[in-house]
Amino acid sequence: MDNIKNIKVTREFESKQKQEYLHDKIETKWMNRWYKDNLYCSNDSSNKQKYFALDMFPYPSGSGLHVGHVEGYSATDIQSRFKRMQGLEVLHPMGWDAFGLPTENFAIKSGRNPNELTGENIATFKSQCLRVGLGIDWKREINTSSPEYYKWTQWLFLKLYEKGLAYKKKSYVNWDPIDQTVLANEQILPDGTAERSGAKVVKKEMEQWYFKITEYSDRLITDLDKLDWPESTKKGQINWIGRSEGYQIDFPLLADKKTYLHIFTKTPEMLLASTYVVIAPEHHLVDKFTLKDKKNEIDEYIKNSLAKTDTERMKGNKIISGIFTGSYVVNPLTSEQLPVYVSENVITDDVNNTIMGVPGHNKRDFSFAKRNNLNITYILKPSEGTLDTTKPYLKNEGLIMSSGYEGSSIEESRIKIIKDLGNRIKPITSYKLKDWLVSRERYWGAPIPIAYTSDNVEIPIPEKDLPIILPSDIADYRPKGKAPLSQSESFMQIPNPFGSGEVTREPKTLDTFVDSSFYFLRFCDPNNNGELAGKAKMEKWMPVDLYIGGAEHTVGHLLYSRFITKVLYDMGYINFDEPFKKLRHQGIVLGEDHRKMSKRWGNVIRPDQIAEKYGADSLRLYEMFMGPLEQAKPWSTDGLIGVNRFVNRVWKMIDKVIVSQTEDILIQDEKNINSLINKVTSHFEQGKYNLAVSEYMKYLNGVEKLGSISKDSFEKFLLVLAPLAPFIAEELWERIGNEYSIHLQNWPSSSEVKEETIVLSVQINGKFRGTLKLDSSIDFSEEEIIDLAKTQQDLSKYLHTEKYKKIIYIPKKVINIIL
RNA sequence: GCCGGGGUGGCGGAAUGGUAGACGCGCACGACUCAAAAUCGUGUAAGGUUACACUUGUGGAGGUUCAAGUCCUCUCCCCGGCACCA
Repeated sequence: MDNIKNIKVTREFESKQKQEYLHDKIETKWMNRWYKDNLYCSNDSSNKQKYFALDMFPYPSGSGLHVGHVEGYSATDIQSRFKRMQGLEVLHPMGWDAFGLPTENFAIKSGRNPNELTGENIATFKSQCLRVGLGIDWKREINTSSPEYYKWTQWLFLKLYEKGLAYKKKSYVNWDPIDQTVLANEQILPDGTAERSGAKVVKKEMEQWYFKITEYSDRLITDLDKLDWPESTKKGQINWIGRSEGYQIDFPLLADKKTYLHIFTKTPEMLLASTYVVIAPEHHLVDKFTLKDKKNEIDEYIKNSLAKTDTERMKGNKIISGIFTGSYVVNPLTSEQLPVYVSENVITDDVNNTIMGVPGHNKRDFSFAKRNNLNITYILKPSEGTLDTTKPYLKNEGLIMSSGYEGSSIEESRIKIIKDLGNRIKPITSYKLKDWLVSRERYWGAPIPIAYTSDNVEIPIPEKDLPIILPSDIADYRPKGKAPLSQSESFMQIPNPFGSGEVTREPKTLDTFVDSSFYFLRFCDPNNNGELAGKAKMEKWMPVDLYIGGAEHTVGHLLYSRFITKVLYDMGYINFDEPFKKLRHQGIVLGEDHRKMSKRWGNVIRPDQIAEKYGADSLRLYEMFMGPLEQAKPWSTDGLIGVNRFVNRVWKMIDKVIVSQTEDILIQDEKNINSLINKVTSHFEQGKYNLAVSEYMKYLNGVEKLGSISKDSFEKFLLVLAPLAPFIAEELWERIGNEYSIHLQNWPSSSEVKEETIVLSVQINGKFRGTLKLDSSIDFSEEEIIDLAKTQQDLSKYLHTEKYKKIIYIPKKVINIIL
């Protein structure tokens, strides 16, 4: 290597003046040019294989793009650029999930118009996306708060309504009695008071719109098999849907023998051990079950329970509270009378839910029974040893002790009990999933396309009258006991589209999850005025090949989008029934102090400021280098500076490009670049961007060791670097005399890198004691390997005996000699 | 409480069951400089040694295996979600 320092070298680019790396100038130049040239716009009529890379589109908040956004968006951007270079037709769009509560809250606080605020925020977000070098097809930009978009949100509602999948029912909502408004869970402080007014929040029963997602429960479970999604996300959805096979058993009220409580159980034999039943405070029969002398006490208890958030009620699970209603139901198997309790720890929206208390064989029921001095019955005893009656018997084995079933096993007794109950028991499948509540008592959302006659008959607004424009003549977005839209006279009263007279509009708006449950379809044909999107275009681009976004959407957006896709499939609008083929989550980027980034901690990193100071290439490389995409990782400015050093060294690589290398160097140079191409290709395919960055670094270290690089290798290096660091790659590509744009070039091919030597690990008694270098072209036998290992100088001191108990030889890996 | 995911140097992290700590940061020393910054070079898990040798080591306790960060059981700790935030 030293010899090359002494020979005169001709540099390829010596004539050009050495120039300083001015990231800001370079990046601004290319950013503008790419945008002007529509470089990243996709062609609907291309014959190439398609690739749809999608980000969870951002909510354009006032605080601008977050480094967390940049992390996920960089990952899809890298993949898009990589696939484009591999010859695919790539769709990588961006849009704005623009309706929502924070903007509305800010509008109330500042007295400004949400529409205006949203426009400003979108402008900021877009310029930030451009600044960090995202290769987006901006001709497809969409905004869920624009009438052109929400026309289709409303259309979707009508389609579900037509199919009977949208319906109204009463449900409990969080109510602020001072502000006279419905509250989101996040607007309630941990102590149960409203964030804004300080009022004690209560539950209020109101009419709400729902989508019948429960009708799709089974398909939403089984179709997960088709998807390349993280196992944890699939599990999350399965648990959320919560399918379980069991039995419904009806318990008649003792007083009238006509009113029934329906209990669900997977273990009907536990009827033998049941000593009480519990209903939720929301249960629709609470009043009927409450006796007069208990009324005050129960009413007070229910009032307190409903003032608590569900999370609070669940947290209280250690101390289980409950009150006796005074009524009894009859156990249909034993004819015993069981007291009916109300407990806030029964969490459910389902007005029918009833729990059968089995204190002898359930931990929670045991403590509930102890607290309320209820009977504790044991019906099972261990097959060996004695029963300990100071605690519940929880094992799932043993013998039944109850009369009529004595000595039988759990399984035997279950079969007999089901038979004995006859038509008083029926097998049912229960689900935890509830229907999707889609109406909101808010202004900043898509109006629901329904009106009512004076007789309160629902009138769906005809499709031709869409979009129903969100009125702008609202003085105060704050609801005063009614949804904000009801303040607009011109909005509320319209002529009956199907007859004479006037009808009154539904003043509620749609949950923003409805907006985002089909936006990926709109990206396929974003300017279509006649349809949500053309069938052929949707079927060309969908399903999404790579979807990246946070794991917090597991049981929300991701489930809703799958549901809506299936509904549209069933109606024949599309020929696919799953929207996202491959899904990956990005982990959150924590602050430098390892805490969640927040104004409160003053640890927020702004990506545009980083791009300004260090360059977007450094920002992107650093965010990818921090660690695996899916993991939560803390920000480190020192780490960023390290990556920035790497970028500066890349800039200087151009000085090392020489016309002719010595044979030795050339061979090594080619070997290195081929190995880099292979590794980066494989890392990109597996989404291991952190490892790709480390390979670039290793390669650069190698170039600096060699002292030179051929023009060919340098070009290839720039090509594999381009997806991660698009600006510097484009600039250097131009400087070495190549044609614009590097991002439209082919991914470099590589020849297989052959290793001349195989390094075998030599272990003695399982401990590593050295290595054995073998010529890879020779096929050694096991005996020869053992001989070679034995004769290694540095191993002689461990091999003091000629006798081995055993030798394990794994070709190309290890030889382990057991003495 | 229920569900899901994690614990590897001073730090971020790497490791198809086969040499733990790649790559980067930080730190130390050296070169350049009047000096500093920047840059470049060398070293860097802990204990041990002038240096080697050697020993220990992936939250903790067991287990499977010739071989465990990796597989199994139990346990402790941290993070995320829990239906009107998006």
